Amino acid sequence: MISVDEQVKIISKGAAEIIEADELKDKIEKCNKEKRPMIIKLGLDPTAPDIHLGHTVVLRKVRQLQDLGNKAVIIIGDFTGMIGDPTGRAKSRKPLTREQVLENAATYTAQLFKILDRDKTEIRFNSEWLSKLTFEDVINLASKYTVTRMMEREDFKNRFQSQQPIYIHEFLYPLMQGYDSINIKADIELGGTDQKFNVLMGRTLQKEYGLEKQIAILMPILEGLDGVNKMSKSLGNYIGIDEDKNDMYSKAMTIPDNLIVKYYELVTDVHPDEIKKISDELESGEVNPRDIKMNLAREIVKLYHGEKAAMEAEEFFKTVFQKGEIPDDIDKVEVTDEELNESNDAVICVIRKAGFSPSNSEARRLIKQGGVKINGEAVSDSSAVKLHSEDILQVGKKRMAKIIIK
RNA sequence: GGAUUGGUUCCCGAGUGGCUAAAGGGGGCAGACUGUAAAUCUGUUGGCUCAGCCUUCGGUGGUUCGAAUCCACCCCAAUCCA
Repeated sequence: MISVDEQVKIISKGAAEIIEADELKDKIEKCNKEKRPMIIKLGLDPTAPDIHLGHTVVLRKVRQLQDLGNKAVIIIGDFTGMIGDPTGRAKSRKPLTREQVLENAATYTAQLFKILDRDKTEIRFNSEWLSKLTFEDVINLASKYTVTRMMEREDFKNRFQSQQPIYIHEFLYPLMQGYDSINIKADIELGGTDQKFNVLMGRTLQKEYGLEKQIAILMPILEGLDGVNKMSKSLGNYIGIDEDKNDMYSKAMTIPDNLIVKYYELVTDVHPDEIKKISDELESGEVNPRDIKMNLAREIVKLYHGEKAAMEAEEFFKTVFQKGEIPDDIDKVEVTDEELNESNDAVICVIRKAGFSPSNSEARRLIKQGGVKINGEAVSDSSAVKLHSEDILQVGKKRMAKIIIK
């Protein structure tokens, strides 16, 4: 049995903040005495069904807690999702249908178990209890918190100051999330630091309803590939855990140098001592950060595709991007003779067909700027180009495909 | 309900009758340089059958040879008053 102090140490590792750290120890001891696992709550938004590395920061922490014998309760925020969170101005997000929510949840859970321990995980939908609340219940819930305190939240405060709309029901979201904690009797709630307000709401409400307060464990937010914004699907700066090994590897190579250590800490299993060493090496300037990043990329691919795939992805990367060669197994674009003849410009036709440009105008622009290559040759006059089957089309540095004429 | 301000292209934001597909910045994309990093420089950033044409400035209708710009009504937001 791992000692309580040791457990606290493991749980605290990597966390940005624990509220209250002192209570954590008591909680563990209490659960030990009662011979029950702690209930670890994690809420997930059903709108974005693809799990990326950003999510894994928190998910991996859940896994650690599971490995210490605790039980995870994943709450899919389907109730919220169906109402449609209007964050971000007048364009209220279109509400998801029941079917969409269920569909998303299915994809979600399938991916979830790449990280979590299935046997120690329970998946719940919060519509289960939230949809049953009466208006009276809601009023009662709403009376537990004040508008003034609500306005302390960064998000609301900013919107209020910049004269942007805040809807009443947006005030209800934190309350609902807090109510989830009451319902499942959470001992610990996990979340990113951006969830601080919501997670703390759980504590406040639990107390109001005469329950023991949950511990908030807040994990750092992982910046995406751009190095600035939080990793998110909508910003396109993410690495999805279901992604192809080559994409995963090459995407990992584009993270800014200053995030290398953070990525090691938050999304890999590399031992802290090892990370310390890497960090020192980087600082000393003895090693090319690129090589360290390649190691990082390999570690990441390894987690989701295995050791062998990681090596293959590295080979692919070296071939394509370091040597500038074209690999054998690239995507194919199929076009028919007919399609080529019908279009005014065969090159543009193929670019469109490959999905490398959303419009002919943009394709034309790409050609004009020298961003389009056929068999490694930049296209300057697309009308002069004669395409053959097996020709290689490249757009920019990253997009390439083999043309198959049928 | 009343008064006031505002709604512009991916975002912010200029534009108040023709020179406006619409300044400037951000972001994106492409090129150079590189380590597919960062920084920097250059170009580009509505669509099309592309030296031309078509569609955009909250919505609808109107004035005008001509409207993002003027008028009417409507919708949305913010501020103050109730």
